[in-house]
Amino acid sequence: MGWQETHKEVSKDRILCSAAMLFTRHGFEQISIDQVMKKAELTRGAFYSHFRSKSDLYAQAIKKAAKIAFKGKPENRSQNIKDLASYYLSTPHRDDEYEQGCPLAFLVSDISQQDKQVKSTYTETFKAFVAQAELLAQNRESALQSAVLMIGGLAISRALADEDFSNDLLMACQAGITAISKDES
Amino acid sequence: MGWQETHKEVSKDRILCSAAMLFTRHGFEQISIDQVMKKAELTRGAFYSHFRSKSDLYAQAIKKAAKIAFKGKPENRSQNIKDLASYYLSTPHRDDEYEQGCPLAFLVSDISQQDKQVKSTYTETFKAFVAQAELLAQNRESALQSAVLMIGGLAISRALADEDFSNDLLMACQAGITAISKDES
DNA sequence: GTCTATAAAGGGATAGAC
DNA sequence: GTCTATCCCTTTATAGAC
Repeated sequence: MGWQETHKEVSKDRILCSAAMLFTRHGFEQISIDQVMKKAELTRGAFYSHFRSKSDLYAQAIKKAAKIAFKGKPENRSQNIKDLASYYLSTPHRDDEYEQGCPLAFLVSDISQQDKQVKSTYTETFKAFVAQAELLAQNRESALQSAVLMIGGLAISRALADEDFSNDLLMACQAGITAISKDES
Repeated sequence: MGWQETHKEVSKDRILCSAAMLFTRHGFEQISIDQVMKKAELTRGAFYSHFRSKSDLYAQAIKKAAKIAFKGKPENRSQNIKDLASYYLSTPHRDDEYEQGCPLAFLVSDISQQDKQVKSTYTETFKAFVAQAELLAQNRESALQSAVLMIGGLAISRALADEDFSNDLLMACQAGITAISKDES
């Protein structure tokens, strides 16, 4: 087992990678199954051999997107939360120039409109994010606050039409995380 | 002028109020023009006498939603940012039990997928929110941080399937805002 | 498992009567 | 300005051949 993936597993993974990228970038409703399958170089009909519904795909795609986004670059394996924040709250991340943006920020208000399976996946992913922050922060509370400043700050920055203002917001969130981490002396 | 609105203005306002509520609650793609018009007690055909497109309606509805949400209750006209935060980061607001939820939080990642007109309206609204926070906070930077903790915190709390955890998050954000406000002494 | 073809439903936008 | 009716397109999901 595991020495080689079956054909089916390869196909499913291709669909998931395609969906992770497209959903994160454009949202659930904007992306059709057809688009996902085209990017995965398959046709519509093959979809339902792998997933029960589009919503089922969404839940699994979020998990996949998070896995790819968090694996990240070496820079992301930060020793301190300040480095993590400057990687996360950056203009390339906001402008979707990373290979895979963070679904926690890109999809946050999309998720609240979805079914419980999707929300549960998001919740799991968010908890993992907070746990990672907790290793670098003083305590659980400042880890939660830092997570909100990162995810919320990035999400809002992506909705703003004023680039200078958006940049200011990203910097203020970074400063906030630094301040929170120093609070407890 | 202004002693009485024309019939057209009344109809348009009814459509806007309907759209503000439905879009904020369910998002742009989930709501059809038909649903908006039904709630406004009109029919589909009348829609295009008031708006050029669904997207045009969205931009105007966001502004309307913000106006209604910020008018708010007396409690919302807070003397300090701590009171504002406890009103904003509350379980009734998260659970959409206010008359009108705040579109800045409910729609944040929806907006980043929309056209420039919609983003500009969101930007304007967010700037007004920050300006309000700035009156109560120490300075511009802590106003930005507090705004992110409120809007981001509420948005994330709405995406979580674990209610206890969601409650913890709301409380942590309130504590963060209090801490930031006390920082500068 | 993957393909083509199609069913079945919904939604944005327009036309024309009143 | 508001109504009914309709065009036209997209989308999810299924059926059946290979």
